[in-house]
Amino acid sequence: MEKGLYNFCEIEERWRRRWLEQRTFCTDEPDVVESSEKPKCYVLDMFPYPSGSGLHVGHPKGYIATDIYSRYKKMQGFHVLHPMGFDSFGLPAEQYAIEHGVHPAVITEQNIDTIREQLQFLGLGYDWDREIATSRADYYRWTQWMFREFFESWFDVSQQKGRPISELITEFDNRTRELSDADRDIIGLGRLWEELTDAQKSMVLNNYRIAYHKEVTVNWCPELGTVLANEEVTSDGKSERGNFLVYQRPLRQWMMRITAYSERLLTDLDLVELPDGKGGTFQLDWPASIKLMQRNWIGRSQGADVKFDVLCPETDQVVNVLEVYTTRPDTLFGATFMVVAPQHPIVTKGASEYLVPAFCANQVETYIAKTKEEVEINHNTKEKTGIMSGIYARNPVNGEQLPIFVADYVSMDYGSGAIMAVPAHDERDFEFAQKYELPIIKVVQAMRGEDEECFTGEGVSINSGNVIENPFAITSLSTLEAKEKIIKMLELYGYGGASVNYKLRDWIFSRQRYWGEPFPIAIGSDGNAISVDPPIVLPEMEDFRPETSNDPNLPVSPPLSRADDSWQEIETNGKKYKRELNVMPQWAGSCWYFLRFIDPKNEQTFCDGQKERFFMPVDLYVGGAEHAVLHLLYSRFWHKVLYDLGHVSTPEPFKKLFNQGMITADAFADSRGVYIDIREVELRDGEPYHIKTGEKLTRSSGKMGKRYKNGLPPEEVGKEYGVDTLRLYEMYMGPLETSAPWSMEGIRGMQRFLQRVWRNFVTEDRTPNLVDDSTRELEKLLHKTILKVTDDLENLRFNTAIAALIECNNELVQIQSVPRGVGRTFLLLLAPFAPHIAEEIWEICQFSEHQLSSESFPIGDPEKAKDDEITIAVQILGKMRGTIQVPTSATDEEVEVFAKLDPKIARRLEGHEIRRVIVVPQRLINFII
RNA sequence: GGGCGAGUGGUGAAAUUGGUAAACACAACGGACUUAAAAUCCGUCGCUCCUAAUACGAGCUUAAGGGUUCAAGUCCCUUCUCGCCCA
Repeated sequence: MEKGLYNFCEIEERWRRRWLEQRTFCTDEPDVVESSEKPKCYVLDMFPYPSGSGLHVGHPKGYIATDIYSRYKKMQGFHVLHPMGFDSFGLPAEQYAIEHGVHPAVITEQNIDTIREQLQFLGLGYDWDREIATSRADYYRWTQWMFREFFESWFDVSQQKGRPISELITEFDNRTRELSDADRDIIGLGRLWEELTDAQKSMVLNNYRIAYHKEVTVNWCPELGTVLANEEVTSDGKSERGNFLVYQRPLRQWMMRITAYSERLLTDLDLVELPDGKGGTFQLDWPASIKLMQRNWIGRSQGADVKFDVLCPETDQVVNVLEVYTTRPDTLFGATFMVVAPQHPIVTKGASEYLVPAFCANQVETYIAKTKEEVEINHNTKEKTGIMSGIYARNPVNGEQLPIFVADYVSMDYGSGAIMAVPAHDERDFEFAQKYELPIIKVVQAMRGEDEECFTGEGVSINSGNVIENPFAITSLSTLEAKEKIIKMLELYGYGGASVNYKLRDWIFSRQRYWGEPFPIAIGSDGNAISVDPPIVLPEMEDFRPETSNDPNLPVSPPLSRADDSWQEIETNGKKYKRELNVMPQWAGSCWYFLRFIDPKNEQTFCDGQKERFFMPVDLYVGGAEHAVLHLLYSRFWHKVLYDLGHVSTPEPFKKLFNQGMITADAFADSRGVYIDIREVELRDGEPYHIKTGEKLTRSSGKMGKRYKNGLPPEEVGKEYGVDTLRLYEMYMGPLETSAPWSMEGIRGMQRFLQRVWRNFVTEDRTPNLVDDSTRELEKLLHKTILKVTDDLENLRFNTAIAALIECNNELVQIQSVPRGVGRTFLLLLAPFAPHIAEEIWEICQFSEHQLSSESFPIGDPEKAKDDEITIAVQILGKMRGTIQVPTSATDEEVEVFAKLDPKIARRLEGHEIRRVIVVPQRLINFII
């Protein structure tokens, strides 16, 4: 390297090391600064999964953004917390470990080391003293502790709040609370709390707990040996990973009662006064699209519960009641049949409510058995099947007898597992009715035009009873009025009433894997679950693979069932228990990691309360939009439970949320469809060719990743162009929220910019190239730049901030030497974006005794940024006809005079009467002739 | 099918409440320096027309069409295309 040149490798290495050695970006404990009244700023990234292939240049986009923001806030005097950690439990590590024959704990820590190094290479100012990993025992003991808290609490519907389960027991004991109908359904009718055995009490309490267990139908993939989330199953019923068949199978699972929080999860999205735990309030500053997705996911709908009398097939006597939920009670007169799920008790042989008459019992049983074998398939693409159960129900509004069908398009997990079918106004019912030739009665008339066979919109009720004869009659009422009236009448006659339903379902919290948090739960010989003290450390196991098979009916045995008996069996109070053998899902650890960052080493509690109050809520949370629903919803739910139980001070964890766009990349494949590494591809006239073979390749664009061989490791780019250049380039590609394709072309521009900066400040002998005197013009430009950069930083508009810095530098290039004050300020503005070069020049120029990162961010002065003269656009009839220079202070009248004096304008105005003049101050003047 | 969002030069993109469309950068082209190349520096760069001319100037232009307004990339309506979410 020639002397005096911008040697970015050396510079970046030095500063990277110095920041780490001097702990420059480590955050002091709040009690140290609390008295100094420094405002806090908690900046958080969605922490990465430590994958074996490391990071590519697409990954750090969001991290660079938060680093710039954090450095800026730190310079502004905020007490910044900006930590990093690893979401290290989960399927990928386990799968990777299985493939390579290495224990996941070993491979995970290796991967973490690699990624930490990559992040440090990028000069990201994280506080590494606070690093956490969800798979380390000192972290997951607190995940287990929280699960135990959730298990030991219940949701009080009347208070809309989670409370300790001991308070519920007290209420039952004191008889201030009676058993509910649902409770009696479980343990049998007519019983009192104090008459129950411990096992029965435990069953009742399970019905209230926030973390509870339940037999649910799950997506079971025997060849992966685990349950899959709906998102992990493809639309043709195969597993996304491995493409294996997925079966519907009932399994006893741990569940989270997230549905209890539906209403609060919904309303808090828009609540303007969420308590911040410090006596103030805040509201969520989230992208509207994410809020909308959460709202849709929760899926609140307002409708009615309707009770249908079920008739005994032999006697026609009312023997039971079928309660259904509908969003369209106004279509009750159009109900022509009913449908129950195959698992519904009235068609389940042996259940006390079983009603199927003997003549069709065999067929029904056969059908139900068949649905159990069926592969889970997207309900809409699959042809609906069903069978008449032989049972009838009575429509409360007109006394019609409706046949009850069993069909698999109704699920027991939704509502009550039964629906009323209105084929004329519901597509699925329509399809079913057509197939089985069931009557279709039209009861809603569309307002205009639309005359579809199946009309699902709103309109006017028809064929819906005669007002004189039938109190339920709603004929000729609008949909809205019809709903209101029918709900009122249903209530009056005891056939139901208004009801709110949510699409959101309780969260299945068990995974039949090894690499996850063990549950702090033990199960007695009577099947009763009790919670036990964490930590429950994952046992060392030689063989941690899930048990796989191609038989969907084999009993499920998770890997932990092969752990030593000494781990599996425990004794408490003289009773023998067996540990829960499932583990928690990957989402668990990421629900609360931001709390642990605040106090990562605490051994007494998950996070000290005082510190929590100081740093929460998170001020800025940046991550990909792919977590718009699940992670963010789970995390909000988790936080609300902790809030109810008094463990955290805010009802919401993340104040401002920002979704960065992806960096995409072209991928190239040869004629066989094999992906070719982008380094082996050259472009000739815009067409891609294989460098070695010369073969013409096909180009496709999409995600950057190992699979497509189109990812570049950041080190590779950093070493060639410099880390500062890479950081600038990623931020300059476009707005942070937009996805953009990676290209090696634009990066040169950023390198040129930094080289020009270097040459401006530093001579060939590495001495400062500065002068003392500045000019009015430069000062003006400088203050304009400060104001622009500050405003853009606040709003995360890094691309335009960089453009302003380039513009400013382009002016500095024009002069021989940089004025000292201007240069000093310019470096401070540049520092958050390109910190290494800024620090180096700062040191060479000896702008202060400290290093740059401890300096204050410049404050722009709007007065100093003002121009003396401005350009005003002149329009005639709204068309641009020229520009004029006027003093900034010119009045509207003066502007008009100046404009008329302009020869070109004067020529055009000649001979015309000016009817009107519009002046927009500081911008334009428009003559209407 | 429903909901939301987007569409601007050869490219990535700017344009704060409706007020000079295309800032800044890439690529391309021309020039300086050089034996040469790289690097660097200077310049041109939306489209069409007029022209001997890169002068002077005219017209058009933000997916397409219409509307509101003195004025529309920005607001409203219709259509097309793409993206995301839900079904």
